[in-house]
Amino acid sequence: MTTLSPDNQNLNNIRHSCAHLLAAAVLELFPGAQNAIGPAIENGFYQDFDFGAVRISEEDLPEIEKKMQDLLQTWGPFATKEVSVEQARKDFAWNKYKLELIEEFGKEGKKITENNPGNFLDLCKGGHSENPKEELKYFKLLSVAGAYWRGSEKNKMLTRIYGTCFPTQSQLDEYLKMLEEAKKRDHRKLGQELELFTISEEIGPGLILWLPKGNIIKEELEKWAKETENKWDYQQVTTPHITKSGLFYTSGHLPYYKTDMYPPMKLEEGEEYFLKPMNCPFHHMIFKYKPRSYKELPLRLAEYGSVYRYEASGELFGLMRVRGMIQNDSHIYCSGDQAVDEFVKVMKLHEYYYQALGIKEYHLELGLRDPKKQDKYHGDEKMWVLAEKLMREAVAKTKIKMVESVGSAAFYGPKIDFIIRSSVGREFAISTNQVDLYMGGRFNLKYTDQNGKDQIPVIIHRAPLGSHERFIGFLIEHFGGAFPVWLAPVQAIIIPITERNNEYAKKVMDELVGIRAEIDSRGETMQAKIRDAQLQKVPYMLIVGDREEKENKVALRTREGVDMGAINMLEFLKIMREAAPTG
RNA sequence: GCCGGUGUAGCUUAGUGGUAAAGCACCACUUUCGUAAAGUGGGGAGCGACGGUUCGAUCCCGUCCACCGGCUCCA
Repeated sequence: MTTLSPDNQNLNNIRHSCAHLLAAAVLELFPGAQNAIGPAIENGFYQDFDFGAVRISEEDLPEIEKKMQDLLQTWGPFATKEVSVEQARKDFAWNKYKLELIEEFGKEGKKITENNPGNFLDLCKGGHSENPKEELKYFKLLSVAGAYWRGSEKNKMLTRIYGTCFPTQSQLDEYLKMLEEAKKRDHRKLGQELELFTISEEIGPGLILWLPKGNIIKEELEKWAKETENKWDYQQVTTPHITKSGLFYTSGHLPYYKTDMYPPMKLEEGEEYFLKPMNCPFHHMIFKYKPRSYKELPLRLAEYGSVYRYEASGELFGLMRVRGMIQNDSHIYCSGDQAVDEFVKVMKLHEYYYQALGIKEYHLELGLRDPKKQDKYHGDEKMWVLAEKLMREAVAKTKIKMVESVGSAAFYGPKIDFIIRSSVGREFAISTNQVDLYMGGRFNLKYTDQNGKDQIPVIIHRAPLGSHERFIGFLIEHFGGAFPVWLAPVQAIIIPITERNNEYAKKVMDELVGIRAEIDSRGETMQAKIRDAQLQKVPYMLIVGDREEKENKVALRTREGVDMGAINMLEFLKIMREAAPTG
């Protein structure tokens, strides 16, 4: 947990109190309902309810909001008092969720506290507004969703109402405006408007079709990544999309992790083939195909590898959560002594990429084992402790912020995810990295050391650009569709002012060698063509009319709407040359 | 997978128990224009799919599919 500043604490108190207000309003409007929990969250609060047989939808929110405003007028400070288990049982006899909590707290010997700011008694640990009548005024209910009681799918699904609350009207308005802005930058919306990708119902959910313009982004990104990896001493390999099932028994993914894999194809008798959900074992086979010497290490094998994962249908989300993806994957085989340095290099590579793309807000998340679910993990204790130590040591050598997350480890070792935040505030895990002390042994990988002895290599897994799908989805939102020139599907569009100028436009086009340019020779007005180019977020518009034709120039306009005046082609080509990712 | 919502031309949306409307896009013609939408005309959907109710369903009911908001999961 991050520590809260006093300001945050105050905001959380207000929001938490607002959740109580919501519960009070709902219970009055829907007498049979029972409220469960209602905490403050990053951007607001929620409150879970069991509505019994009643169904509510977002259409009910305005009425609930109104009731909240009415009740608020009668509310005073939250008077919190400690009560006995017996008293609490009596007070909440009508609410089975509160009763469950009371029993649990009783057993754990926790203090049980109740509070009542007006006409609504609730079970709550505290942390509230001192002056609800003033402080809770500026709230808004946002959405209705389902949520399992206590987060477990084995339990009943409750109805969750999300809302937010701010100390002032202007802050609330600003937040709501930000949500609107976020909608405009949504990669699914921009992906359609800019013709970047589509998903076909006939082909299947979660399977991306890259359209010509989106494919340019994908190819440019891949080209950059491969050039960079080659500079950093990686070697590119290519491996198949399918494999015999044995490979995944060796890795330990089967039979326990079968649910996320597409069902196998039964080919020859007794032989099952799987679509690969990850590239690792394929690279291991390349490591293994001949005896390896310590002199070859670190051996860095890289591939933009296609993998398929049968994600739950309700989880699919545009480009961010898909069933088929192309990963910027690599496995580094090294000695134990090299592991920390190599992992530091991997961190540096991430920093290089993110800096080049202007991604400033990111942090690491260290995924650790959940001690309550020991059966989920393979490998011995020593291995886990060492892997964690090596990764922590490497991260300490960089200055990247790290948070810890219990229960997020892979089954074969702890992992470190890069979490990046888009300009509209959404967070994504974009890259998973590991120091893997487990798979080398599983796959019987070895190299000969200086003393002629066999050693098991340490394997570092890394994917700084994640998958094309998720990374480009993120970039669409990060840039709001206005890609930097080197990634822009169309870099320049030539706009002849009248049909008279079409011939000259072609001449200009011929000079744009190596530049992704188009001519808009439609019989539209210049204004209309400019508008369309703006909406497509084309970085440069080259407007050519009689004047430019006479002077052998182009009038340059940027997508920011700035008229740069007439320049000659050499000047424009110079601008374009400076637009490389590292420039 | 689970809870709730949605599904009408390429896109955005209107609409009705009696075989569907508009804007943008597209096509044609006119216009030849100086930095974010010229004008006129035209073609295009049988209303996600399948069943049921009904004299008749895009509209009502059921099942399925897809999508959206979440939850759970996430190698």
